[in-house]
Parts: sequence; structure tokens; C-alpha cells
Amino acid sequence: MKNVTMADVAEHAKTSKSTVSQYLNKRYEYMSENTRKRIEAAIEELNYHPNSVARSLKQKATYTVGVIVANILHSFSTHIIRTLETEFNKQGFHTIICNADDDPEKERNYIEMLLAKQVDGLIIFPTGENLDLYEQMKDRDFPIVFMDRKVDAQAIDTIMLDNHKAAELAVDRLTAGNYRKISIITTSVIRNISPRIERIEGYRQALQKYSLPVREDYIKTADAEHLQDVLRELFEMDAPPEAILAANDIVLVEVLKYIKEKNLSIPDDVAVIGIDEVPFAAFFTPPITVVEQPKIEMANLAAELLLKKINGQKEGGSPTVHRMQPNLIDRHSC
Amino acid sequence: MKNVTMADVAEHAKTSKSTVSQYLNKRYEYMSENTRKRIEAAIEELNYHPNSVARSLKQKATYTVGVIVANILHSFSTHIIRTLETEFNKQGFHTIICNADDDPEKERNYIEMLLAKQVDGLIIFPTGENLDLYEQMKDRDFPIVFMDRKVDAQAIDTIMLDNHKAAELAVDRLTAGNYRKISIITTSVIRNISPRIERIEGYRQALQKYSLPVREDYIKTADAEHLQDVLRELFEMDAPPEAILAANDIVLVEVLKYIKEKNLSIPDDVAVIGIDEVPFAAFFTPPITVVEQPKIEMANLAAELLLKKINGQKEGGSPTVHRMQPNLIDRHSC
DNA sequence: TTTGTTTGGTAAACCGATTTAGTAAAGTAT
DNA sequence: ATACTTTACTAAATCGGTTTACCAAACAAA
Repeated sequence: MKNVTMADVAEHAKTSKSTVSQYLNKRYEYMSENTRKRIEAAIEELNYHPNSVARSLKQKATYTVGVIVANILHSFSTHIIRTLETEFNKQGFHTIICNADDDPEKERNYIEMLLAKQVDGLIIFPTGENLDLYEQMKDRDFPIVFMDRKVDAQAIDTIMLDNHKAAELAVDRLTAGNYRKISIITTSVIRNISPRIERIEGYRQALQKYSLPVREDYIKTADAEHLQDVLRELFEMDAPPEAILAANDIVLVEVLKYIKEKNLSIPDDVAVIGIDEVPFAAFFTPPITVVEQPKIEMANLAAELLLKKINGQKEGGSPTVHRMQPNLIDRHSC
Repeated sequence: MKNVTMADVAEHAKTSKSTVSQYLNKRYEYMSENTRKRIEAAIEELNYHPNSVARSLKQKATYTVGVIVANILHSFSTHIIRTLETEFNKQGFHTIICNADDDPEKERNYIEMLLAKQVDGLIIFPTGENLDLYEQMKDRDFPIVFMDRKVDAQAIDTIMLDNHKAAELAVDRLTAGNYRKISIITTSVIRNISPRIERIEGYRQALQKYSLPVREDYIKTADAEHLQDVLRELFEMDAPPEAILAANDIVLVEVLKYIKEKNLSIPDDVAVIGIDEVPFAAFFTPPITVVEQPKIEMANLAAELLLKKINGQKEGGSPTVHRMQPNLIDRHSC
């Protein structure tokens, strides 16, 4: 069955393609009532649906944005995606979601594919390795917003948690509970992923604020698959930590797994605090205290900034890192 | 800065668009080594990237598939999405993910938008309300696979859990633990969403298998927001249930919230079993017994079926409902 | 020498919209 | 009656690729 095109509609309605196009774009001033009705009828009768690929080619706009998350397994990413999608959809934009799996090569492929597909803008949780690509896009003034992580070499609008503050909030809470031997665990820090670095920095500074010693062997980083090993090391130390700051939700899950397995009790044997809210924190036994990111605001701001760029509004100032404030949800794990 | 097109490359390489196109499609037999090198150099020098919108228009293929999930909040959906995206990406396809939020109107819009965008195929978790659209696509032989839910009126390939079996497995486990007053709770059943209906049916049949009475007041359905009310009702009954079968992950979360709030103990005060695996089940206190869906297999099968249709392979038989087998993960909540 | 084949290439149509420039006919102003 | 507007419409160019049909030159075969 042949596809119905605008030419078919025009023929059927005894008018020209141009007029049908005007009709579709609701510029009714350019035609008589009679013509309009004939077009309406023809569209109905032929069950015509415009081809937006053709439209995009001519208009040089696809009304589609790309989102490349570094790792879709973080519940933070999932929530951001959901809000972004809803927001873009409201504004008539489609969203293509890609998962770079923390692999710079995959990220490169996705960026190239999305650009070839002529997306109108990009939101990226950058791996930080594809500087040349970031640079190119910036030079072209291609609409782009970074999320969650900053890339030092690039002056690109970026939305990030105030990670120093987040770690500080956690340490504040822990010291208030009289824990002094505090460990921080985060996922791998090769490639200097900025939020992880910053959370460790924030932790160090907060300890210093309380004149607590910073013990390097309390600072642990590892891939998700090796976190159990790291935890074992930690608890086999002469002076194991009294409290653990899980620097993201993946770490928190591994920490709780380990604790369950070793039959330790929270907070008596170890106190636990996490950065990133997770769905089970509220009804866990005990409920887990957590520092949450303002996900909705972050996603909304990202969408807003990107749409502004797409609509060609010259940005007020130069590219900024927008720092969002974390929030402590105090429960009973410390 | 003007965009670089194939014409620019041709000019720069002193050849024709046709030859450049052949080059891009790796049909090197049609040109001399010398020409090939010149094209290569020109592409490099101009930093040319082909426009896939133009290509799609001519080829009538976008190498993009759409996925419309009914509700992205189910962890099941998230996992399916992840696997689908990975799988399609392997095969050179992009994935556009949309969330219908269980709203048939949103679903309709998404289907229409994705078709206008000329996606090559569609995977839908159908709301079940847009029969006319489903029908149209089927009539056109448009590649489409249903996931998780079936639509009775439509003969469209569908991938579903064996929901009767899933509920039966849960009841088996509960009766083995000597629980006899078993309640099932599921999210709203208006619009006859098939997996929910089937799980309730499976529950009834399983009770009958054990000659246990089927009490209608133990069968509860409600929107996520009203589940707490439903739980209150349930536990304020004269004979409250000894065990709860949470028919999906959203219900499970609400059940555990309620239990925590009321300070009930699992499994002594109430036993709990869920359908759908969740990340915290393994290290919850107590670890939650759960019937899991073979998500990976389901997503892989869906991708495989869809790609076959897209590649025009005539399907062996008529459209089928593919029933996948659930699996009990026995832990300590019953 | 003539014919056939291979090699290396190009011009132009095409995909299905949008948009610009132009025009015929009718209406209005002077 | 003439000039100017407005109304209603269309032809054709365009977006950036792909593909088909065709061709000239070089070479081989008869």
C-alpha cells in the first residue's frame, strides 16, 4: 500500500501542494473557506499523516533532543530522565535517551549519531573524555547542557549538586551523632569524575572543620563489582570505621548488602548515611538517613536552559556551573 | 557557519555527489583508488558528517524504533528499556523512549508522533484503549510488538509473563509456609489491564487448588495513591490476612511502608511475597521472597521479533502471545 | 577493424515536505 | 477608466542525501 503524501491530498482536493502545506501550518488566511474544507475532507478521506522527516529536512529542526546519561543504573539518572522527558514533551520536543555506560567510546558514538540525526540540542552527563567533540559543539554554538558532572576544560553550562555541601551535611549529621571514625566510599575515581572527587573533598574539609583526623585508609573507591572487597578490607582493619558515608546509591546498596550478610546492626555496629535518595530508604530497618539532590529542580533547570539555547535566546552571561543545594533527610541509620 | 554537505565534499574532491555517496556507502568498486583518497581527504579536511535526516527521507528508513512504556515507574519497565536500548544499539538502531503514564491519550499522541517521525518499528506496553490505531498499524503491516499486556481484540505479537503461573508460584510458597488467609493487592484494574487481571485469576485458581476459600474482601485493587487506605481497611478487618501477595513492585513498596509504619513484623505478623524483583529485596530485613519475571529474556525476545519484522522476514506463523516463565526467589518474608 | 566488456565516473530524478516569488481575478479608491 | 490592493492560489526551488540510467575511455576478443 502506497504511502499518502501531500501531493495526493492536493490532487484529491483539487488544489496545490503549497496550499495544503499552508493548511497544515494553520495559515488559513491564504485560502478560501471552500478550499480549506476540501483539504480537510481530503486529509480525512485519505487518512493522511505528514512525514516529519521531510519536514525536518527542509526546516532544519527535528524537535528532538538527545539525552546521554553516563550510567542509567543510578536512580538519580532515572529520575532526571523522567522529568526531562515530561518537560520536553510539554514543549513539543521528543527525547532520545542513550546510556553511555560510563564508556567514553560509547559516548562518542552516541554524540555523533545524535548530531547526524540533527537533534536540536543535547543534555549530557559527560564522561569527560571527549574533549574534542565537546569543543566542536561549543564552537558551533550547538545547544548543549552538561548535567551532574563538569568538564574543567570546557565553558559549557553545567548543572551540578553542591557536592562539597552534600558531603559536609553528611559529616555534620554523623559528628552530631558522635561518630568520629567516619569512612567514605565511592565508585571508581579514575577519570576524575567530578562529583566523586568533590564529595571526597567535602568530606575531608568537613572532618577538618571538626578537627577530626583525615585517615586515608578510610577513603575508599572502587568499581561496583569490587565494593564488597573494599568493605571487607575496611572492616578487617584494626580500627574499623564507626560510620560509613556511601557517596551514591550504588555504593549504598552494596554497603547494606555487606552489612546484612555480616549480620551487623545499624546504627549500633555501624552508622550509615547515603548521598542520593532511594525508594526503600524510608521503610528500611532502620530507615536510612540520606542527603538528597533536588532532582526535579535540576532536571527542570536543564530543560529550561537547553530550550532557551534552542530557541536562540542569547544567554545573559557566560556559561555557568549552576550549583544546586542538597537536603538532609534525617532518619534513623545514624 | 554554514553546514558542510555532500556537494561541498564533492567539489573539494573534484568529483560528483554520486561518487561521494558511493564512497560513504563503502561501494568502493565504483571508483579509483585515487578518487577514494581524494574523497577521504576532503571529508577529513572539511570535517564532514552526513545528515541522516536527508538519508532517511530517501531511504524511507530511519534506523530508529520507538518504545512506549505504560508506566516508567515500574522497575520492570526500567529494566526492559535498558535491555532493549542496548540490544537495538548493537544492531545499529536508535531508540526513542516514551512514557504514556497509563494515559491512553498520551499513548495516542506518542504513537502518532513516532509514526510521523517514521520510526521503523514500535514496542508498546499498551494501555489497551487505542484499538483503532493498533488496527491501522496491523493493517499496514507496520512492525510492532506488544509487551507485558495483551489486547484481546488484536492479533499482534505479544510478550507476556505467564501471570497465572506467577500468582500460583506465590500462593504455592505461601501455603507451604502454612498461611491460609492470603490477600492479593494490585494497582487499579479499571481498563482491565491484562497482567493484573491474570494475576488475580491465578491467585483464585491457586487457592482453589488448595481448597482454600476465595474471599472477595481479600482481593484489593487501587491506584498507587490509595493503597495505604486499602491496606488500612485490610488490617482493620475482623480476620485480617496472614499473608499479602503484592502483585507488583509499586504495591510491594506501599505494603512495606505500611508495615513499617504500623510496626508490624514480617513474617510473624504478616507474611509478604511480591511479584517483580526489586533491588532491595535481597538485603531487606527480612529479605523479601519474590516471583521474578525473566526481564532480560523478555526484552531480548521483543527486540528480536521486532527486528525480524523490520527486516521484512515473513513470520513463521500467525501472531502469538509469547508466555514467559516466572521464577520464585525464595527468601525469608514468608 | 569491429564488437563487447570493464572501469570509473556523472547528471538528474527522487524522497516529501516548506517557502519564495509571482500572478490572475476581484474589489476598492480616485 | 485607471491604478492600487487584496484575495486566493500555484510553480518551482530547496533541504541533503540515494539511486538509476547513461556514457566515455580503455582494453580485450573475434
